[in-house]
Amino acid sequence: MRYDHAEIELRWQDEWERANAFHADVDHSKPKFYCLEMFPYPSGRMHMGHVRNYSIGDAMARFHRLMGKNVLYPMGYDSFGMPAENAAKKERGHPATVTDRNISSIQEDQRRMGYSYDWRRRLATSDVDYYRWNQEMFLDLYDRGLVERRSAPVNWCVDCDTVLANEQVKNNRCWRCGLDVVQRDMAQWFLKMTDYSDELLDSLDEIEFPENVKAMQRNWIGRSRGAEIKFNTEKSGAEISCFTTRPDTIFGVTFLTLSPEHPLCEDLCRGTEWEEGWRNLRDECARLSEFERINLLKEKKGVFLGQHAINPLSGDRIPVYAGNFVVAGYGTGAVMAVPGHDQRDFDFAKTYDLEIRRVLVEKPGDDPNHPLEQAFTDYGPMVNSARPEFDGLSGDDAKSAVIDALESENTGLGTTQYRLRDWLLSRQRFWGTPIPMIHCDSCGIVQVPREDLPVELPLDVTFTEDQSGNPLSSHDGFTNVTCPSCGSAASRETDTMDTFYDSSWYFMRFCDANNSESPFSREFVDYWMEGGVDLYIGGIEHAVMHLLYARFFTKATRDMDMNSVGEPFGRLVCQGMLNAPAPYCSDCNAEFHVELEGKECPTCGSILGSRSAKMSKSLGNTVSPGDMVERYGADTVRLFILFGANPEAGMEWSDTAIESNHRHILSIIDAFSSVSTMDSDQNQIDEWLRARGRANLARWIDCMQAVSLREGVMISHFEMLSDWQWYVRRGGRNRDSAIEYLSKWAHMIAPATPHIAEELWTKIGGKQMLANTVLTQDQAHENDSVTLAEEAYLRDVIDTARTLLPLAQKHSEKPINRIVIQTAPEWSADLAKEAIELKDSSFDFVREGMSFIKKHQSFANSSDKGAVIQFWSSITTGSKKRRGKVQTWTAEEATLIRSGANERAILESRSQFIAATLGIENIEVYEAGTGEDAGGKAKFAQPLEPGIAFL
RNA sequence: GCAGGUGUACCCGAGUGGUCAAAGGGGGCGGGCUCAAGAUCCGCUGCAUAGUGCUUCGCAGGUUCGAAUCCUGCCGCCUGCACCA
Repeated sequence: MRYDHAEIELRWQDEWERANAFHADVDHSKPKFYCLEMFPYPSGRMHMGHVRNYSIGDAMARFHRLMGKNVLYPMGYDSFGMPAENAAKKERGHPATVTDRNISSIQEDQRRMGYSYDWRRRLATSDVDYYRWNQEMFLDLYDRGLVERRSAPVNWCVDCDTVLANEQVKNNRCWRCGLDVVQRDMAQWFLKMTDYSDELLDSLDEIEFPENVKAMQRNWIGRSRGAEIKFNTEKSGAEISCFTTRPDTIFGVTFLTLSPEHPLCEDLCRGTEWEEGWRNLRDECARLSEFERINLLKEKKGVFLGQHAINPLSGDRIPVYAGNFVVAGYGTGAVMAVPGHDQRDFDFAKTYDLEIRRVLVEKPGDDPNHPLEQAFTDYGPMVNSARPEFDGLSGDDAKSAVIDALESENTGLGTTQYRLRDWLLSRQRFWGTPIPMIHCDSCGIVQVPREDLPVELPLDVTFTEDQSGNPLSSHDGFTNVTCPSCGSAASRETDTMDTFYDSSWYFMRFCDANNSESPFSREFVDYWMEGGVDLYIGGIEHAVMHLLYARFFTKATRDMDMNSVGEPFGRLVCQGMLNAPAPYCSDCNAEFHVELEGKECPTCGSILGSRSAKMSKSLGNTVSPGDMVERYGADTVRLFILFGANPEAGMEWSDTAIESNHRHILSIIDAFSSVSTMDSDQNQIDEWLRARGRANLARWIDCMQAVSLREGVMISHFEMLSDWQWYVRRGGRNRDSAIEYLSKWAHMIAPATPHIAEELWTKIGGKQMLANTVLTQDQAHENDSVTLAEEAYLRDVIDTARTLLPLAQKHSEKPINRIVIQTAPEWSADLAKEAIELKDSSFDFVREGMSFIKKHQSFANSSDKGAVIQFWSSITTGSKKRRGKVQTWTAEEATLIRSGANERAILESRSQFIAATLGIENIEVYEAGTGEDAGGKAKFAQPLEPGIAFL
């Protein structure tokens, strides 16, 4: 068959579309499967990373349809955001135009790949039909007290002209543009995600996320349990509250350190000789961003604030410092310093010559006065406590004893701190959901009344490159409103929402995408989302941001009675990186653009080698999906992607591999085509082919269920082919057997390569399109295992013979033209069978084996009793190095022995094939001892391992 | 520094304490078919060897009758977090 992939693929895409093959609706009579990919930002054309993502998802969606599930598989676009705004500036247009254009182009690419989306549910977050619900739910959240407007130091990106959430700052750089982030104080909108800190953390244990994602989220939430301890200053009596995770070191506190911005600093040192030092330190810190403070600060600096505080449990008088390493925003902004048991405090104490006190030892009985060379930071028994009743306590006992004491004396309490902050939601950008709020001089902040929703983005805005700031704020038609509460002139909020808000609930909208009354109906969401999205596939880069926001949003809407889900994603799969070779200089350890391939390193001048690196625009080592689809067809590209690596593993692009995958599809086509030359002749291999088809199908289903797509594809596209080739090689030519096998096979290749599957299915007479069939898995037949085992035995014998043949040739003067196969004598086959049966009944061969065999009839009847004993022990107990064969026979081999198979008959009936395969003219098969001992090989004859002689 | 992951043959990659010299693919080599090329098919791809032997799964130890697999300690790589109190 000529393989015109473009023609075939486009034709089947039309057929599917015409048949509405992928429409899915709520149907309680079927189990549901919700398969979802992280929806893309429509930046233009689809790239290979997308192809990988969607090829995985589509294969799983199609597989579960074959399994009879009701599959929801939608696609949409995360279409708000900066790039469209920047592009609009360049072309002096409107982001809406840019966005629509990009969506059409990426959607066209997706359709060309044959992905089986229910396109009726398509959504784009920048459509007012979508973002109006952002606004509705924002007001719901507001009513519930989950929205707050407050002034706070925020991360500002000058280039993007907007604030960023903490999660969006990586190494003090903007996650989008890479520019350094600066700190600003601004009034901003927050979602109180911290209300859910504990649940977000604790329920991680219940969901099937990859470990690294869970670790990142745990890390990000950063719960630490400890105590807040109140120290009062000696002179003014001011209270300094310190958070610590180590209350067990309370008696080792030798100074306190405040962050230089701490409001108490000024109170403490005002008008003293210490004031200037503090001011200098504070100003110096103010010039640094928080990131630099934390990460780039090598030198720990501190200044004495001129006052002392009192340790509430010991009464000790300790100096109070301001230190540049204390972060204002974490804990209370004040640290109790325990130089004996904290390395940072230890270093600080050394620099400023402060007391270092040991209050823990490593193990009971250690010398409490042994000096500390460095901080001892592990847990250990308390010593030198100002209140001796604490001595000897360690770890959690020590902590809770201290906390109890603090609480009963009202000088502190056990608390929990989180690293997680509230979600800073507002952005000073145009292309996002307007926050539905109004600022009124007399009434303050007022909600936009629900009947006035949606607040739409104006279309009459022209973007130009010299613009800065948010065009909304200079758009009078947008900003000028009357206050809904008092009716006087007021101004509309011009901040828009972070686009992560859009993606925090789109998976629920997909369940009910065309609802015009509400964001989604509870009934639909509860049906599709029960147990979460069944399979969610996307990149690891959203491990913290999107996946945390979405989890929060799902819990918040659950608590607003909008659903009963709680956790949005049941199983998360993070696809691995897609790599391709890039020029590389090993001396400089640097990668370069593919333009420099084979040239000299621009830095050091040595010749560049090559190394695999993440596909990226900057290295130019990308591959265009469009080109590949044009050359090989979508099916080949999909096969390459799925067979190249399991979903979570990294994968290498390889030109030769995709080429070979394409040839492989041609071979599959050939295999299906050969059915036309078949007839009604039956042959012993036919039953094998049927059995093999059943067994492969069962294994394939297991792999696919487990999202082991690589293994699945290996069975469906590779093993099925080589088994087919074995069938043909063995003389198989029966049309009915072939059709039975090929029918299964067509189904099995459909998830990965759906177009060619439909085509081949039709060619062998399939009626209903595969996209709409449910695959019934027939039970293995009773004889299957024996049928398969006999053939496996044949292959074993041939394999052994094949390795022996060249060795025999070396020993032979004349050309080899005869093979003699001597199967094991009957008595040994019988004993093997008995041994297996005994093993099944947990017989103890070591203790009872010998007496068993000596009483056995074979032993009594044998002329060579030594041989019987030797054989018996070799198959039952084995030797030191080799276990008894009864332990090592495969299930298949054991089945064959148990069935009492006649090896001689098995081989004899296939002897012509054996001879032909080995290229030998004459073949003889007989049981050892019933003919001449050709070549003296009878002694090698064991059950399933005949003696083979080449003559 | 902390956390998660990972290390298997020329390369990529499977691998549940014994059936493991280790699936599968790529690449390489040889052969059949062909006037020839391509496609396709068959085989080989640690060493030794007329079969059961030897050495190998990051390194070093250990548990076991038996370890790629389990334990301990190192080393390398990837990812995330980080003066977080």
